[in-house]
Amino acid sequence: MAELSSKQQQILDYIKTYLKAQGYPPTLREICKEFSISSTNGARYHLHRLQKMGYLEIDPHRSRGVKCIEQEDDNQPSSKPSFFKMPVLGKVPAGPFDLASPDLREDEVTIDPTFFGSSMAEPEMFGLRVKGDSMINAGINDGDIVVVRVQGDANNGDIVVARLEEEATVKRYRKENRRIVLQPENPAYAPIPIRDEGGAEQGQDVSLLGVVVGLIRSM
Amino acid sequence: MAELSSKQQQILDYIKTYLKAQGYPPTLREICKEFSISSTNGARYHLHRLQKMGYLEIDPHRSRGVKCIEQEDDNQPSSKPSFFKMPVLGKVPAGPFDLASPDLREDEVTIDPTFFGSSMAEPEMFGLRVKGDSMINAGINDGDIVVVRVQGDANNGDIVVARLEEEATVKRYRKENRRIVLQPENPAYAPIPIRDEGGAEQGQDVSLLGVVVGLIRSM
DNA sequence: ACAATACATGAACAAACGTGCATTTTTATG
DNA sequence: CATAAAAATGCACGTTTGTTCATGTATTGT
Repeated sequence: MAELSSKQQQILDYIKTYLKAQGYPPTLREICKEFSISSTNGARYHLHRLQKMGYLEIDPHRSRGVKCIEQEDDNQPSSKPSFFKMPVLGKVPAGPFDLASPDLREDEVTIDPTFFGSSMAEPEMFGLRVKGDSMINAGINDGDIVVVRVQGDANNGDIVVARLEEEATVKRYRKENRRIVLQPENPAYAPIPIRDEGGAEQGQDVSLLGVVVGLIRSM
Repeated sequence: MAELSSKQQQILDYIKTYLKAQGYPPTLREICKEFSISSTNGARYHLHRLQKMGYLEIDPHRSRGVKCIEQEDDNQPSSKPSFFKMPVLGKVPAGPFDLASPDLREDEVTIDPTFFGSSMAEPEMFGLRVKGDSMINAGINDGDIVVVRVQGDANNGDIVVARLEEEATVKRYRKENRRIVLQPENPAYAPIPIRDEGGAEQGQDVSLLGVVVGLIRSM
C-alpha cells in the first residue's frame, strides 16, 4: 500500500479522531475548516486520493459518507474468536427463515465453534431445542439442544434436522438402496420414508435443514 | 430508565445495526424508509423521544447527527463474561488436584457458564470426557463431555462424578433409606453401594467430586 | 524551458437533510 | 362513549452537503 504524505496522514487522523469523538464522520466543510482549506474541493481532493490508496471508502452522494478502512495489523493471522453466540430456536418456521431474526430465537448460547468442527469465521449454525424422545437411543433427550450446521445434503448415518409437515424433526438419515428414510432412534417410532430433496413421496413435505454436529444439555 | 416500546426498540436496534454496517448513522429519511413511515416527522418524533429517555443523543442541525448512548448494564463491576474456558479432563488423578494444572487437561472448551446454571463469575467447573456406556440410558454416551460443578455433596437423583478406586465415574446418586448407592443408567451394570462422605463400606475408596450440570457432545 | 503532478480556489447547483407547524389517525384510559 | 395521549401525515422552508467545472499556484523532474 502506498505511503501517506504528512498532510494525508493528518487528514486521516482527523477523520478517525472526529469519528471517535462524535460517533459519525465529518463533512467536507468541517475538514476544510480544520485545515484552513477554503474550498470544499480541497478536502474532497484528499479524500478521493485516500480512497484510491485504500485508506478510506467513500459512499457517493451521501452526507458524511466516508468510512475508515481498518488496516490489518497483520499480527495474529488466525484471530478467530473461540466463541460464537449461537441462536437457539424453539421451533422452525415454515418457509425460508433468517437466523438473525429475533422473533424465533428462543435463547442464545455462547459455544465454541471450533469444538464442533467448524473453523469458519462465521459458521452457519443454530441450536434447536429438541422436543420428544424419538432419538433417545442416540442419546438425544427431550429438552436437549442440538447444534445444527446448515447444509442441504447429508451422508448416510448422519443425524439431521429436517422440516416435515411444518414441523422440525431430528432423525437419522438413512440411504438404503435408492430409498431415503428418516429413522428415529426409538423402537416406539416408525421410520419416515422420503424421497430425495424436496420431492414428496407420500404427501410428506420434507426439506433438509442441516446436520447435527453437536449437542448441549443443561441439567 | 424508562422502558422502551416495541417500535422504539426496533428503531434503536436499526440505528445500531446501521451504524455498525455503514460506519455512520442513518438519516431521518432512511429510518422512514426502513419502517415505512411516510413523513420525516414520524422518525423525528421517535428519535427525540428516545433522546428524552436517554438512549440517544441528537446534535441539532447536523446531518446524521445522532449518537447511540451505551447504557451500562449497571451490574457488578466484575463484568461477568458470557463465556468461560473450561478445562476438559480425560481422567481424574488420585488425591486432590488443581484444575489449573496443564498436565491433566486434555482439552479446553469455551462454554456458557450462565447456560449451565452458574451465575458465578468464575465457577468451579470442569469438563470430563466420559468413558464407557454405563450411563447410556441417561443420554450420556461414550466420548461425551460432562460439565461438572465441583461440590462435595449431592441431592438424591443427581448425576454425579465420583472417584472410586483411582478411577472417575459418572453415576446417578441415590439415597435409599440410609444407604447411598451410585447407580448406573444401564441394566448391564450393577449399582455400587457406598457410605456417606469418604468412609468406605466395602473396601471402596469413594469421594464425591461434583455434580453433572451439563453435557456437551461433538459428532 | 517544458510538462507533469500535487494542491488549492471560487462559484454555482441539485439533491439531501433537519426543522417547524397544522392536522389527522390510532391507541390507550377511565 | 368521551377524552387524552401517542403516533403518523403532509408540506413548505432554509440550511447543509456532495458534486461539477474552470482556473490558479507551487513543486518536481527531464
